[in-house]
Amino acid sequence: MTTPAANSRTEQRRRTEARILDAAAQAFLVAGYERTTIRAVASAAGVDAGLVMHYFGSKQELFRRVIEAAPVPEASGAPEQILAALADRLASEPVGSLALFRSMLTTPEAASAAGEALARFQEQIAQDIPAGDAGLRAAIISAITFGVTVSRHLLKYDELATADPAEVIDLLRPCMIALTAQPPAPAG
Amino acid sequence: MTTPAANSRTEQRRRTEARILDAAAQAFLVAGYERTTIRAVASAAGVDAGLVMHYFGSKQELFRRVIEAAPVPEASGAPEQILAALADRLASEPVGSLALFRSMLTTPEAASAAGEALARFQEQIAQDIPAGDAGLRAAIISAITFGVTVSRHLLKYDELATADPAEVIDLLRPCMIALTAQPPAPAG
DNA sequence: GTCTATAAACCGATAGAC
DNA sequence: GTCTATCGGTTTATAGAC
Repeated sequence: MTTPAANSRTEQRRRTEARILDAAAQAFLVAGYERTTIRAVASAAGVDAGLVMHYFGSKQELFRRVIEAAPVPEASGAPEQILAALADRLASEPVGSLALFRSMLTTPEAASAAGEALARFQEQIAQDIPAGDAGLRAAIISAITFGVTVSRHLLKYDELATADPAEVIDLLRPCMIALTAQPPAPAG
Repeated sequence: MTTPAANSRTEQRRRTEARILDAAAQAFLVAGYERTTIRAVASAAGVDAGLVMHYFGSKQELFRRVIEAAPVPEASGAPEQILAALADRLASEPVGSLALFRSMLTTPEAASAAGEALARFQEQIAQDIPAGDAGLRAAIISAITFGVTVSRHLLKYDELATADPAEVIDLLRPCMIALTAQPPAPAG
């Protein structure tokens, strides 16, 4: 053991670091990477800007720490599984994922991180789709999920932002069934 | 008439202004509002940064001029009309619209401009949907259109970016039909 | 009309005091 | 561990020369 009472030194640092991370996640989520300043994050966390740099080294690293909390979505190609996963995201999307989505169109690092996560998501879905164009079908499912999630949580267009997740899922069920279905044999 | 030969003064200015607008649209489309600098736009247009300011007054006004060229999408609630409109966007989306999409998650002015355009788009669709939840259905259709368009033209995920628009439309047809259909009478 | 020079503000990052 | 002071760089925007 190093210190019998695990407090007053590393413990306080851990708490301050967590407070900074929370403030950073909120700032990146609301304003995106470019418009978020180290100074604003420090102010929101109740500390100095120099301390944020001392802990995380750079703005990029701070952002990386925020979005690494974003879980890789797990799903299969079964429509009800896709819908269940989407229902979870509609109910409450993790702040790290939302911060990543917010900046993925304008910040290169966010774009690559989101690209890798979405690529894995699509591969998982495509594996279970019995069709020659499974890749394209998975990409469309991914695009729909992306569009609905962003519209609800980031753009906050009221119809989708205030909707009951169950209603949205019910309306999207025919879509997912059709997109994952075995295509009919060609007539020619 | 002011000048018999409409050249050498206002005409040259008009051409230079158009060249700056083209360069600005391309820069905003590729890098987004925040990361695009007046200097880079001026350099790409072959002029000085001061001249860009002299013509457009501010970076915000330059951006406004770029995105005002984005046409409001016209559509009705008929599935084939929605699909036809989407097919056009998949084939070639105007640069002004793409510049608007690129920044709509991170730049407040872009967010409000896109919000108004999408609100009109949703209203047009909702009018023709014979269902109590027409607003939500229109919002989902709008979200799907947004997700597919962004995935293809901005994120450029290869499956969607290189796909034949006709194939994408065929795969989305059941979605749009279901989303615009008359819902069955409740069984209870 | 076009460009040069510069002002004024802000940022990320560093060094060092306490 | 936390904060102060500051450096160095970049930006928008302005004023004025040519």
